[in-house]
Amino acid sequence: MTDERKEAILRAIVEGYVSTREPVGSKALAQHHDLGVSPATIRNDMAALEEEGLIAQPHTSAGRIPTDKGYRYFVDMLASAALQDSHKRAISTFLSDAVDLNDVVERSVRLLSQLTRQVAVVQYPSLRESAVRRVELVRMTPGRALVVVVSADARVEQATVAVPETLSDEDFERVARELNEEAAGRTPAPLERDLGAWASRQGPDSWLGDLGSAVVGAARGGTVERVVFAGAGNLTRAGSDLTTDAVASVLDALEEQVVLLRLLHEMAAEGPVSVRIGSETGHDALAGTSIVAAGYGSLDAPALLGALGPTRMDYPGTMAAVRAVARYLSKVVES
Amino acid sequence: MTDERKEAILRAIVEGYVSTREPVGSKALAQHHDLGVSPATIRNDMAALEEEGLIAQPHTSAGRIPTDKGYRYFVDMLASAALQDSHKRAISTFLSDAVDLNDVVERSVRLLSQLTRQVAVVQYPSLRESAVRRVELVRMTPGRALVVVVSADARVEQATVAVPETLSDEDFERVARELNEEAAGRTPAPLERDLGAWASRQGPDSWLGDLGSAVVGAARGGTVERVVFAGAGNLTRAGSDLTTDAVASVLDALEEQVVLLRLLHEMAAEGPVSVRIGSETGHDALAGTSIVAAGYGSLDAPALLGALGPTRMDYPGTMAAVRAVARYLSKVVES
DNA sequence: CGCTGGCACTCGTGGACGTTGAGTGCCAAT
DNA sequence: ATTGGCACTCAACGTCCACGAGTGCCAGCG
Repeated sequence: MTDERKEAILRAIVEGYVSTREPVGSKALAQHHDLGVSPATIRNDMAALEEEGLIAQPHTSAGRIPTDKGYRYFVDMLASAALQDSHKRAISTFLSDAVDLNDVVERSVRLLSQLTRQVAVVQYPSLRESAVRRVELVRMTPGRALVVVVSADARVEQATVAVPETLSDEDFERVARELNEEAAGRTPAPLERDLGAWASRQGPDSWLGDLGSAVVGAARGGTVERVVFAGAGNLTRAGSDLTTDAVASVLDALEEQVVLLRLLHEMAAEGPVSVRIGSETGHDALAGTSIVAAGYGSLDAPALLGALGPTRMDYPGTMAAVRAVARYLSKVVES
Repeated sequence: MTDERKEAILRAIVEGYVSTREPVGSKALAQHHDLGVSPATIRNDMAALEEEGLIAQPHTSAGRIPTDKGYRYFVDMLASAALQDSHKRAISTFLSDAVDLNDVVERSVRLLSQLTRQVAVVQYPSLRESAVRRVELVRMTPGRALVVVVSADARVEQATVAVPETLSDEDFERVARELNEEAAGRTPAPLERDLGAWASRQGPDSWLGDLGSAVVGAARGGTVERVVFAGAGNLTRAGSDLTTDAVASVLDALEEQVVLLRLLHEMAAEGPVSVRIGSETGHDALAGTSIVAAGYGSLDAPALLGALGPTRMDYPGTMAAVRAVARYLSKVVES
């Protein structure tokens, strides 16, 4: 496109439509954004923009509204908006006194939904491989034991394993002690090797093998990937232009997780803040909605967080809020 | 009211309105529900029902629709509907292969939302007080330790406590050992007393007191009360007659938990299946919606589960589904 | 006394129709 | 390349009217 004025016009159309929800016409445009040209000139440019598929008119004799492609162009030419001060304060106060990971995630998603006035989604941090700190073995019933693995990054994972009912408590204690000596300080990869060797050294008892795998599994992360969301009410609140059916399918998608997770994975690779607009999401259920997402946590395996709302959203503001919360959350999680 | 025919008329109005979403008039009523009387008679009865506040007309020349009070009367005179066979099958297959408590709750809420086509809510089972099985203390950083409490019923709770940075590792180990001896096998009540005594016996170090409270707290349940929901999409799906604003405030209430939890607590005392209709919920945010709830788990301290939807809902069916899932879930949780 | 048929009345719904005004595209003039 | 002018389009809005579903009331009947 590369035309100074046409870009300004597109920007004005996007901003106008986002804030008023009304198609914007050449006249109003000329009046409120002193572009130094007459409505007629603007009309010419608008015709060109429409030709390029960046804007469209809902019906003849109406103003123009941005297409998905138009929003995309707008987002791409966006420099970056500063986050409001009040928001900055909100972030620190909101997240500062969280007590554990669950709490952090919960607070983050609430906060983000309030800042953006959209549905916020936060993916649980991808669990890093980390060394085992301690393994606890507790016999719950004669045939069943609980194994608790505490990892170096303060995660606590649990699993249950079958135990031969005939095993004496002394032997059980001995196994627990040895297991701990074997596992402490190891990361999952060597752990898997060493526990295998250890199990076979002990004899052909299959339960020791199961026990080993349980420990390795717990060390590897255990919990499945998932994302939590908040602010679902924002989808239907006045100002949203989604139909009730659209809202329903978005809510379904949020609950189903799998669609959303895949989408977030795709977006992870796309730089600091990634935006998917309308059809770009590639899912019918998300037609009419956009997602703004950013990674947080470790750079090599980031988890994502983002905001989801109607395509007609305040992209600059949403992007700023998402970026800010992601940045802050990184600090909290990394430490 | 106590009038055979008037009750039949009320029932017919409720059923008609629920299934068609249209106000029902005297004529259609006389035709489809052979009551053996003419429309004129029905009109007289309807006038009486309106007088009693059980039905109302949206506007002068329209049929009647039930009021909240009318639904209430209808629900109260309901015998009980049998659950469809297909639903019974769904319940067993859906819940049979759940692996842990989280999984059970997750599956239940999904299942219930599908059976009822409403928003399903399931409260996490109230955690019974049980003895401490083992306490693990792991020093994560010089100033911070992770305490993991394993209870006799195989729950694993965790918390973090501050540790004096100057404390030597030997002393830390000693504290951990003593704490374990002190706590093992105790239920929360004596535990609280004994740990208090133990802490002051050790000296005026405040961190030992904090540590003790952390252990007691973890033993008591630790996790806060919460309810999960599913099927939010059903609120907005075609057929619901809630305004978008109403949907928004319901979704907010669901996320806020506190309102919902209080309501569920109130309903716990009201027999096997409890129903709150419209304004009966006592919360403006839930105007226009009804809740059908039932307790599950231990009889003395049941957790609740239920379905939430527009007042114009299929009460017999919803009540049957809620009751059935509650019953089945009780079996799973109790075992 | 309860039930019924008849009748006048109300009022929301939906279609037809004209008006208004915002907005456009095009073109000739600068 | 930009602009003012002009004819044209079309959704939105209001009015009007006919329709019909549904009601309340009343007099008559078993």
